[in-house]
Amino acid sequence: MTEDTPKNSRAGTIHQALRQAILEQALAPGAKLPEDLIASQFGVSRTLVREALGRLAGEGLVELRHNRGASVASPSLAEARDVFAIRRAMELLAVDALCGRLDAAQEARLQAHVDAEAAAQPMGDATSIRLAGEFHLLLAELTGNALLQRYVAELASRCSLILSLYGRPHSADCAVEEHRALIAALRDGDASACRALMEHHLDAVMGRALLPQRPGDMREVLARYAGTTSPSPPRRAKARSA
Amino acid sequence: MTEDTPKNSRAGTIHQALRQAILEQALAPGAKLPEDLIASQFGVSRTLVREALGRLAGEGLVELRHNRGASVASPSLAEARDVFAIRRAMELLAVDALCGRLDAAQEARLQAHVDAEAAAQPMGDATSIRLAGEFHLLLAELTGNALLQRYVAELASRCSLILSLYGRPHSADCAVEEHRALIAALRDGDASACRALMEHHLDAVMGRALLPQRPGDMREVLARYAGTTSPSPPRRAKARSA
DNA sequence: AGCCGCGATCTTGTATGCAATCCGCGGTGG
DNA sequence: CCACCGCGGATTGCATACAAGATCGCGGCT
Repeated sequence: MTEDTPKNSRAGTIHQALRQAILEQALAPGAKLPEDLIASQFGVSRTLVREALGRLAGEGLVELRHNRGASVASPSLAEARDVFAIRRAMELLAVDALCGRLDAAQEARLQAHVDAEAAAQPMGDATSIRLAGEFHLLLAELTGNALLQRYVAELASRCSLILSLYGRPHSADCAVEEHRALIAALRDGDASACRALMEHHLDAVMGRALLPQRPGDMREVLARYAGTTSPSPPRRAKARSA
Repeated sequence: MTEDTPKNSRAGTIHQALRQAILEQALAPGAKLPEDLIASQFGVSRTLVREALGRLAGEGLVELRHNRGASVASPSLAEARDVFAIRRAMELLAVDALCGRLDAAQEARLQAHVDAEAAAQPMGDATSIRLAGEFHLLLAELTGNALLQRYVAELASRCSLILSLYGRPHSADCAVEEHRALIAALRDGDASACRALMEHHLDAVMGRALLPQRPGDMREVLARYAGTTSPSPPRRAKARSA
């Protein structure tokens, strides 16, 4: 039907498991992902793990360094900006496609979803965040554009990862109310309202992430100091200045 | 630097070689891609071929059917529409990012490229088509958004494949003049002109592809007849009409 | 005492082998 | 004559085996 993940159950299983682990921060950005260990954990050979890691690398969730193995990606701020910019364009494409074209069944699915979000709100845990993200996936799905769905999924995943790196702890992510408002605008066919709502919504998320220079961004910081510093590249930078 | 193809030379080599072969229609859509044969041709083992095919599948250039091997993708018209819609959004994002922000060096690179296109025009062969496509890649690159660059590359590839399936033979692809006009608009910072030019440009390509119902689209046709036909699914469609 | 170079160990990259699955063909029965 | 069935060849899926490269710690040198 679609064209991505579930190729054959085995590699797909590992792929999805690792993906979820990364998105839930069970595997922190930068964490090493040794093939052997994963393979034994899943009871398969390295071959399948390798395939799964390759796909995750294709989605930008893991980094593959030659002869040095895989690790959970830790996107730079520049990459974050890139991802957000594209995500915005894709999600606007989705709302444009949907605006004024929601049939009853589609609207019902959206409503049901935000209801679920609202219900999960008090639990406050990862479920809430996941549902908020899946709302956007649902929008993409409703366009009927399978490729758009794939891209939005990929971009949303990367956004999740980015927020886990740079986001404020308080990321209650997407406000349920904003989702409801968007559904209303889609139903009413108010194109400019749709776009404005979606942009505002995404900007809120993005702003939460990109403003702060959290401790731990190191790579960005060091990059700006590099090239002018010590003659021999400092290998043992413990770099924990206040 | 970027984040895609050239991981390690070997698998990347095969990947690019197959990609080019597909885009040049040396390998026609639907063509079977046996691992063994490719492996022996490149002098490597099936492992690497498999990796390359996997990546190509991720880009939508080949289809992987479980236990049935890989073949060059032959996108349906619905997929074609999806791809075009997304490509348009991405390329508009690119021109928006570039409009009025071209520095001299960037403009020079663009000019040099279209000059090369013009020079290759009389040769009329695959080079011309390739250069026309690469103009769009160059635009994406100039935005400095690596992810956008990757996506545009992927989408342009798929467009190429689609045109090879559904396009009219005469596809002299992108007119050099349209490229020149776009550069001018970018330099002048005329945002709406930029968008209009790009949209017109892409619509021209898209229109060339999607209007005709060429013989050979079969899948689309059969899809509409399926579900009401024979009780046992007809297995022996040899389907090689002139 | 600190630094550099070197070997041991672990990890990854690639090839190969084996079992499972699918496709095509010939045989058989209606 | 046509449709169904079963078998052989070919091809994929996966695991394992082997080799190259990287990481880390230790001993020698300054």
